[in-house]
Amino acid sequence: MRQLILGAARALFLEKGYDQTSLRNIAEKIEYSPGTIYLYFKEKDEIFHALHEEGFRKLTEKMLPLQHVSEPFERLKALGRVYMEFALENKDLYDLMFIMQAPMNMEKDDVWEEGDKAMDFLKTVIRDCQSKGRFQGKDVEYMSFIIWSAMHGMCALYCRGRCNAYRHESHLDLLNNGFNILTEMLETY
Amino acid sequence: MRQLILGAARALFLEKGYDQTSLRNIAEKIEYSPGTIYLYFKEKDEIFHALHEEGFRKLTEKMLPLQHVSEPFERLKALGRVYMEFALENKDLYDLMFIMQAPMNMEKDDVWEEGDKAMDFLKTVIRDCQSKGRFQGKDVEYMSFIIWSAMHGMCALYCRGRCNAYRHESHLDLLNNGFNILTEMLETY
DNA sequence: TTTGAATTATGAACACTGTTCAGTTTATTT
DNA sequence: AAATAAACTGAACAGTGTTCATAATTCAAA
Repeated sequence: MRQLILGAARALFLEKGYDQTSLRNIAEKIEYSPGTIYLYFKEKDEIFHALHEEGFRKLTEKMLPLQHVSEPFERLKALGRVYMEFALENKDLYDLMFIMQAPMNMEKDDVWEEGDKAMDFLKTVIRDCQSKGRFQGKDVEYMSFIIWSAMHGMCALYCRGRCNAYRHESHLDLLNNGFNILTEMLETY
Repeated sequence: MRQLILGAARALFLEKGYDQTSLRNIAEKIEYSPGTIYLYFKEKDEIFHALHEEGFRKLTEKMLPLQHVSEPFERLKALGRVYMEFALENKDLYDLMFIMQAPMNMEKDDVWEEGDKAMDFLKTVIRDCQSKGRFQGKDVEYMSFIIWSAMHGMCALYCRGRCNAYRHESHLDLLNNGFNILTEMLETY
């Protein structure tokens, strides 16, 4: 039953967005009454949370093959590409994971298990880069934060339509070239 | 009257957020009926737009003194600091300007006049850096995009509570050190 | 001063939202 | 077949953005 609800919710969230999807829409889609959903989820946010987790599983899965890229900096670049691809291919899921306000009831930190995995992956890559002589003496926390921020910045501006500030450009071009400059900057750092 | 409404809306938006503020709240605050607001604003989004513009005016004002920083790269760094300060000091206004989904009805591009001013400022600084030998041969569009993205990324992660992914850190520390690394990276680029 | 048009404001009503819960139906166990 | 447990319903509540016929106010012309 939970899976049935999640399936419908996922379809609707990713089609019309979280806010534009009502519980009645979801209930209608699975041909149950609104009340039923509340037997399996305490509130709308809980459905959000479940999909949030699912998103992170999907992302970490996409990252798995990267472990076989032996050269650390190449792995870092590949990680960036994967992250960007994920955002482009799953715009609304990305939005849900990294932008939306909705829940983030941090008191339950078990929610972050999957998220932490992704974070750890990034930090490990950076440490591996350091052991090969890159980013010497830089704090891994701050280093990972600015790299994540740069990637997220591009993806977030894209997801929320702020790339329109660059009127004449193709947004994909913008992201690709932005990413290239970032990697060049990291290379010469 | 428009000013009266905007005043109340600004206060409520910045206090409880856009979504958590209803037209009835605004109407109540100015002691008018809900319907009255619709005589001066076509819809809730139009109030949003007005505040959006106001936000950009506030930001560009904050940027004005920077024109007196003669060294281009120093000016670029100062611009970054100003941008970050603005985001920290006006969290909800920043959110409204750069993150919120709400309107962005781009068909009316006159909305962007103030936004373009800020964008132009960034691009000009970058060009000035280039004329002093920095960022040689780099496209200003892409260069400005990745710099904006990096700054926005940090601010957006902060605004939307994703800095919590770094559990033990102070968020301010995170932003400051992230910014420092970014400027160092730009310096050695 | 009175009239009448133009402006401004109202607040009930509409269709929607997330959420609750008394009551009904269905399934399982005794 | 009866009793219990589980699943589900749908009306109801309080809230939302928005509309609109009605009413109150303003103000210039007669």
